[in-house]
Amino acid sequence: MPTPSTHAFLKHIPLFTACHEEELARLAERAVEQRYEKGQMLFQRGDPCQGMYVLVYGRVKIAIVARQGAEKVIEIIHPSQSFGEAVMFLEQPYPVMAQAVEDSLVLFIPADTLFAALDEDSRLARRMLAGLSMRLRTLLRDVETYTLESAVERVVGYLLNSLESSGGNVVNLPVNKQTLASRLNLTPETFSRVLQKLSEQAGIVVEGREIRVPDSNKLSEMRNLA
Amino acid sequence: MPTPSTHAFLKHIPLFTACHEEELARLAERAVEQRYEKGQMLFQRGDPCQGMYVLVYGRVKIAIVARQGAEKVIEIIHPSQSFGEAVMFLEQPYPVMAQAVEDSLVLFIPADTLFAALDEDSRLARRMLAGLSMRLRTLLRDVETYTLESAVERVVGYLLNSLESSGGNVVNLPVNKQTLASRLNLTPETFSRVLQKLSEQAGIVVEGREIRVPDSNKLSEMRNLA
DNA sequence: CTGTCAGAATGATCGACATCAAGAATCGAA
DNA sequence: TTCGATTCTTGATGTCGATCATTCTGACAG
Repeated sequence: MPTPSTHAFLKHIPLFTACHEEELARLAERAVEQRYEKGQMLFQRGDPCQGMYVLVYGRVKIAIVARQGAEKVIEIIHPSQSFGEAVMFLEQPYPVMAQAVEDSLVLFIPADTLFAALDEDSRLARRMLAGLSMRLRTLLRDVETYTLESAVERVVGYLLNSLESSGGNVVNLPVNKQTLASRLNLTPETFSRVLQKLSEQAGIVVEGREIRVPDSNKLSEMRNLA
Repeated sequence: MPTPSTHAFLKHIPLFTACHEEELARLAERAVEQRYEKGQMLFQRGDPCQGMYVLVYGRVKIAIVARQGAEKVIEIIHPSQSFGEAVMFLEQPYPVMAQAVEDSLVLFIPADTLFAALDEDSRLARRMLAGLSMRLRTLLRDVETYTLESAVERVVGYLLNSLESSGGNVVNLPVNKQTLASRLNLTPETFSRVLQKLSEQAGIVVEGREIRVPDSNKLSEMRNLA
C-alpha cells in the first residue's frame, strides 16, 4: 500500500521526526493508506482499536455519541495530526467515533508496529508521552472553557486562537457551522446569534465560512464584559 | 528522606509494579516525602514542574482557577494515585493548582529520576503511556458528563460509580459537599437540592458525608426520566 | 453554656442558553 | 437555470441551574 511518499510524510510528523531512518522506513512500510469519502465513519464508539491514525489530507471529526443519538464534537482533526493513540494503549474499544467531514486520506499504523518501534527507541516513547500529555492539556483547557466561560467567551476564544495560529486577520472555519458549534458546545442557533452580536459590537465580518477580524483587540475585550 | 517503606509502597503503585527491584530501589531512594497540612497548596497554576507526585495518605484536590478567583475542581486524588506526570513531560508550568484538603503525605519523584528510569525500562514507558491514556479517557468521560448530562444525572452517575468501586450500598463522600459539588460542576445549592430530590424520589438517605443507597436500581432509573 | 464560624439547607428570583418553529440563503446536481 | 436539500438565520418561548439572601446546624474555643 505505502507509496514512497509515506516515508517522507511521516518524517514531518512531530511524533516521528526523531526516528532513525530504518525505523521510519519500517513504519512507512507497514502503514496502510485509507481513503474515506465525506460522511464516512472511520470507526464508531465500541469498535475495537487496532492502531493509530495520521491524517494526510481532508478533515475528520471526533465526537461522543450520547444515548438518544445526540452527538458532541470533541475535536476537529487537521492534516498531519494523529489520533487514536490513547485508545490503542488502553486496549479497550473506542469511546468516541470518527467521521470524515471531507474526502480524506489517512495513514493507519497498526498497534504492533508501533509497539515494536517504541521498544526500540526510548526517544519515540518520550515523544509519545509528550504527545499524550499535550492532548491531556488541551482537553483540560476544553473542560475549563466549557465550565467557566460563557458562549461569547468561547467563540471569542476560538476566533482569537485561530487568528494566532494563522497569523493573518482572517479565520477560515475548518468545518460547517453546525459542527463547529458542537465543538464549542453551543447549539447552531446560539452560535449564529453570537456571531451576529460580535458583528455588531466587535466589528467582525462574517461571509460564509470566512470571518474577518479587523480589530482583534476589540474582539478580545468582549471576553471580559458582559 | 525515604524510609524503607517507600520502596514497598511504590511497589504497589500500578505504574511501578513491573519495575525491577534495583530500579525501584533507586526511585525509592530519590523520592522525597512531603507533608502538607489541610489547606496547604502543593503547587499553584504557573509554578514550574520538576517531577511527579504519588499520594500516600490524605486527600488532594486538583483545580483550575479562573480569573476573578472562581475555582473548579478537576479531580480529587485518593491515596496511591499519582498526579502531575503529564505536566512533567510537557516541561511547562502547571495549568492547575493542587491543594491538600486533609493533612497529607505525598512522595515527590524528581523528573530526572523518572526520565532515567524510563530510558532503562521500556515496560515502564509502556505503563506510563497506558496511565496517561487512562487519564485522557477519564477526562473525556468528564467532558461527556458535563456537556451531555443534567445535574441529577451527574449526581446519580457519581453515586452509582462510587457504589460500584466500594462494593457496598453506602457512599462516603471523600470531601465536603462544596468541593464535591465543584467536582461535579454544580453549585453547592444545586447539589443540596439534588440530594434532597433523590432522598424523596429514590429513597437514598443522606447523613452528613455518608449516603446510604438501599435500592441502586431505583437510583439508576432517575437518570433516564426527567 | 455561649458565642462564633464554616458548612449546609431552603426559598425567591433571574438569566443564559436551549428548544421549537418558520423563513432565508446557499449549494449542488440535473 | 431551476429545483431540492442542506445549512444558516431569526424570532418566540421555556427551563435548568445560578445567584442572592436567609436560616439552620453542628463543631469547637473560651
